[in-house]
Amino acid sequence: MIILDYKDRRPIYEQITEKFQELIIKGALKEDSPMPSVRSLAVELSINPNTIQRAYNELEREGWIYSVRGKGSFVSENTKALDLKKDEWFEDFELLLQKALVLDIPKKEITDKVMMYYGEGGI
Amino acid sequence: MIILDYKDRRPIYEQITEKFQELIIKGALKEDSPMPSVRSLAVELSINPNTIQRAYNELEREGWIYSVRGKGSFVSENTKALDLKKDEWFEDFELLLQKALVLDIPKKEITDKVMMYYGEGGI
Amino acid sequence: MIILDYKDRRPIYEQITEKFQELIIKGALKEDSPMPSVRSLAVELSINPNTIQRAYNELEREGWIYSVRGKGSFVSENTKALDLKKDEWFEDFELLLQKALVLDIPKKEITDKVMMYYGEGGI
Amino acid sequence: MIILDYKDRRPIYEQITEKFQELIIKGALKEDSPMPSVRSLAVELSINPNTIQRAYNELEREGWIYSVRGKGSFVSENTKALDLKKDEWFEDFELLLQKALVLDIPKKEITDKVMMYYGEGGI
DNA sequence: GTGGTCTAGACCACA
DNA sequence: GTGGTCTAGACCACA
Repeated sequence: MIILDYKDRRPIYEQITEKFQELIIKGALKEDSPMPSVRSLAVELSINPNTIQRAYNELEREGWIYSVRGKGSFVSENTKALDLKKDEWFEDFELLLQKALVLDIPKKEITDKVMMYYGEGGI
Repeated sequence: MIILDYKDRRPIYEQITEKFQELIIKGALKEDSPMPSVRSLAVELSINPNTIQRAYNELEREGWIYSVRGKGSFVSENTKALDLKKDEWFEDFELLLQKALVLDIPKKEITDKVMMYYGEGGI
Repeated sequence: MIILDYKDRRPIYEQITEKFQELIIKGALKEDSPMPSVRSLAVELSINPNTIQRAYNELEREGWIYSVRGKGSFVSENTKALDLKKDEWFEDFELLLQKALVLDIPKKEITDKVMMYYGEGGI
Repeated sequence: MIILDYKDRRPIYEQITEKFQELIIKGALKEDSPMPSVRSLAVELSINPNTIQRAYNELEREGWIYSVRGKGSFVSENTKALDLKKDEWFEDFELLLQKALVLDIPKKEITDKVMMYYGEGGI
């Protein structure tokens, strides 16, 4: 379910948070369903429980999950966290568009790329 | 000419390389014109010469500048380096588009943003 | 009668004690009336009887209820417990007022908030 | 400057973040002035550097300080973080006022306490 | 068993 | 030297 990439420059805890965000967004993990326990996931991924703990802390802080001491961690209602994530996306996109202007990349190359990913028609 | 932002998360040497790339792309620094000396720039920015050296090494490695022993560093013909930079840009853009699909961001919101930066008409 | 909030950061047993204190203060549970049995409440709330037991122990320790071996737990005369609770409240309030001074929060904003909750006139 | 209270129920890292927030709010630590290094503070307080690190991470996340790799941590412009802190204060205060209504604490006792801390006149 | 905190100590990127 | 990440392992509160 979760595969770590040690060659990735991003820290492991960040790879884990991202992966879970994706699973929640895609609906693979539904509201109030239990997250794997810190310890079991640590064993499964062969990494230290502290690293999982840190990832879960991040997810909780951003509103993706909630933790119940003695019971485990569970998926939250995710609309707020998702909105935050989308806002971040647009910030990143604007930075990239500024760079595109500096690099003099033609508009058409950009919109073509968008069409490649989204298809010509539709929304 | 160059302003460092210590609050920026990126390392100083990276801020410097980026800034010079921008100056070269914009034509502010022309082919074969001399780069500021490592020492003078270190003094000007009040930072460690090692950090400037690292930035210059990076720029040379990517083909933006070339160094002549005993004379200093000079701006290269920049087409190759610029192409590399554009390739990198498209890699970043593709990663972002993948994320957009996951986040279910509508195509229209993306193209609208592009229009905001590039204008409706033209290229 | 009692609804647990697993997303609440406070432990379950504390939510339960608080809720019973509230019911006793409001007069919903009168002096010498029986508390629900540990087992029945555990079943009703679908939680571990240990957790209920811990909450009842807490309530007994603070003088809200008393237990009779073989018969169950009953609501005490609650004046002492209520006074303790009020003392705690004022301790919390003083801590908050100290913080308010540090944060430089204007007196008027505080008294306005009090009026919002208590109304302008009266006691 | 910083005294830890091991009898305090709050974790050490939280005591540290609170203390620094206070020092920044009071102006004892001014914008862009350096924070003690993670290691030196760990030695001074005889605790593990990881615990300091965690406190500094919190402070950075909330906008009180910014960290520059290889240089150290520095105090940020603190208006945003302060506003957040005030918002939190009012949330706590509203919770307390709700409890006050349940406990039937007279309005006068509350406003009297406010006067004790703020004085009768002024703002 | 489950999450939360903390210590001791290592290694890395960066200045 | 400075912050950032991670491991190994301990102990606590809680269910």
